[in-house]
Amino acid sequence: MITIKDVAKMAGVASSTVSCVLNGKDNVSELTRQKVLDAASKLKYVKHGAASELKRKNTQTIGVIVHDMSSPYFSELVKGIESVIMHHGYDMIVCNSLGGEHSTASRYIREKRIDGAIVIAQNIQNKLLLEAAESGFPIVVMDRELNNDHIVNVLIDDEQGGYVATRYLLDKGHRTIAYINGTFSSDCNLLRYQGYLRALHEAGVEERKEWRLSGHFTKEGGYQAAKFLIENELPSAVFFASDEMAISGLEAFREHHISVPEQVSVVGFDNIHLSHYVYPPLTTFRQPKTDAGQLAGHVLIQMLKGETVESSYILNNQCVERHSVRFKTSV
Amino acid sequence: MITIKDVAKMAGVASSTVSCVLNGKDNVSELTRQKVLDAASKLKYVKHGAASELKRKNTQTIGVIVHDMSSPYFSELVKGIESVIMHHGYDMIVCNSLGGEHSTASRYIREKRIDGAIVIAQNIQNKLLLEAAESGFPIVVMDRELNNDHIVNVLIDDEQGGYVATRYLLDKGHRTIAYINGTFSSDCNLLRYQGYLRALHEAGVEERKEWRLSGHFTKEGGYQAAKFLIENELPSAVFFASDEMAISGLEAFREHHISVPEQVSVVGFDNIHLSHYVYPPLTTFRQPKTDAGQLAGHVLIQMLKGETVESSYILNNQCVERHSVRFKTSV
DNA sequence: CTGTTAGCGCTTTCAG
DNA sequence: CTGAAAGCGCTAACAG
Repeated sequence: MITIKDVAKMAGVASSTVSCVLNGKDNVSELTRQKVLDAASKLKYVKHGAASELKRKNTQTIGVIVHDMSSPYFSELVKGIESVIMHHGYDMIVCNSLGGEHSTASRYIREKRIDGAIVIAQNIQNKLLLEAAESGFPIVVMDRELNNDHIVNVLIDDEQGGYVATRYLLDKGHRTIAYINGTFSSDCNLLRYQGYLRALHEAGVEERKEWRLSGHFTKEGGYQAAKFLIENELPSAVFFASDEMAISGLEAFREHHISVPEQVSVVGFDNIHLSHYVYPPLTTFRQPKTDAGQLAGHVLIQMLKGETVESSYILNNQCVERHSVRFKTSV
Repeated sequence: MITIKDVAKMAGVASSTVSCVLNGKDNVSELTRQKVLDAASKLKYVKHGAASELKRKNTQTIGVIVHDMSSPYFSELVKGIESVIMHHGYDMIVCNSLGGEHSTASRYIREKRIDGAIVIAQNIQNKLLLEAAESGFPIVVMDRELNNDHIVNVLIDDEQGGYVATRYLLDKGHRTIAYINGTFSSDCNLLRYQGYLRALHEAGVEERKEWRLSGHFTKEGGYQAAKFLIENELPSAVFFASDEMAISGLEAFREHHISVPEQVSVVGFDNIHLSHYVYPPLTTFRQPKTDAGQLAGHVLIQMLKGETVESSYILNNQCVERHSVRFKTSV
């Protein structure tokens, strides 16, 4: 392995001088600089990352912790993060939190192999985050509410999302609106449900327990929920807590010859790519993921620089109007 | 910061003993072991990654280098890789090659911040890979052919893909078959085209230059290509080099009231999620991505262990038959 | 079974 | 403007 010493020897200078040159310090004469650079390139010198880190105490890289890389949710977010991180001269790596305590993600956080983290991974324990953040390691959390001096939240407001989705349906004249849950235990599902409730109450509409069904955020779940509705009583509209569920709900309706939106209106949530292509094109609610990613990146960089930031940032969802909802004139 | 020395002091032993305990060496008495463990947990000791790496000369992590994290192609591949990497006790991080020379990926490879790499990123130069591999750094390349002692290829055979797709159409009785290119410069496009040619020749069918159109692997490109065919002369079948192009091609046909597969048969390539949902459901060719990812992981691990491996592994594509092709009886 | 010792490769004062 | 020297935190011989 070629080290800084080899370069120094070849250039006829001290290793410290080489270090200065390579790190762009200005206290080196142009002549020496050239000698060093020549030697380095001749020897194909590359610095050893770990050694430099050990000394410097930072890695110039930030970690994005995700729990499922293949989710489309993640990929949009990451695009936003990436653009600002790179722009500020930091590197970015993404780590999987699969395996919890023993995951790559935990290790990278614990062992300070990164300078800061952006986490979107429910299966990472608060405890780990809290402990890591204590020691001046900034973290931006995007999948839960969690605060301390070194942790800030960048969230998309699911309660607001549930509210506007329901409100949208209400404004179109619907009064019997079913809500198809995602996973019960997930925060975002719960919040959307609360938004749903708030909109209902505000409009003076009673919630009907039998119209709160579970769809587990899966295709199968969405299908079953729709089928249940069909076999019992059909509401005038149904709000699926995710597009994926909504799309298979649509399938169930079609199979049972119930036309959307004529007989039942449907809205989804997420605005996944597919929702544009199904029949009828699905009206849904878009989360500003790229924006959220960019914001998260910015905030983390600011924290890294020691600037003060808010402890929480909340973004709103936007309606993407397509053709799965009809205006219901009162009978 | 809590170091190994602090733990040693508290436990009343030497720091080397602490190191042994923490690294699971067996030459420590149970009593000392306990004392050390207690002290470590009391002090919330965590090892400093960089220091350990510096000494040990390896990181126990392998890097997956991709050029676009949001591509669905990548996400399936990565799932395969991940499962075997984790299984063997290595960590996995994914790095973006955006920015070429200055990308996170290049840095991680050059500075040996990872023990080996799996690359699927056309914008990483061969030179970088070749140089890194020289110094006993194993690399599995999945997006090109590139070999040396420490680089092996795991590829999906695009030539075979182009061949079977064309052959499929030929077997269904089609004799006039257009080929819609992806990006001209990309290997996979070229190879698919060569496969197309081979199948044609084998069947004694002449290639017609005007039926080789460029679609750039984009939606827009697919649409334009289809439109061009419509406005000039319609072949009996068209082979789009990607599903994305094929799907917008389908759109173009629909808009011009040309029914698929009655008037023209269509096949795509990739088997993306969407292709199942469009109308008519698209017949396409599936690349065994998860398998390829797993294989790549295995091979890399073997190389890391110093075992000998083949220099190249090639996987085949499989037909996913749906409804966009009809059997053409000769007139 | 335990402790001493000698670095890994790099950066950074601090004198020359 | 340049170089010598002192470690960063950890590991791996090697003695005791």
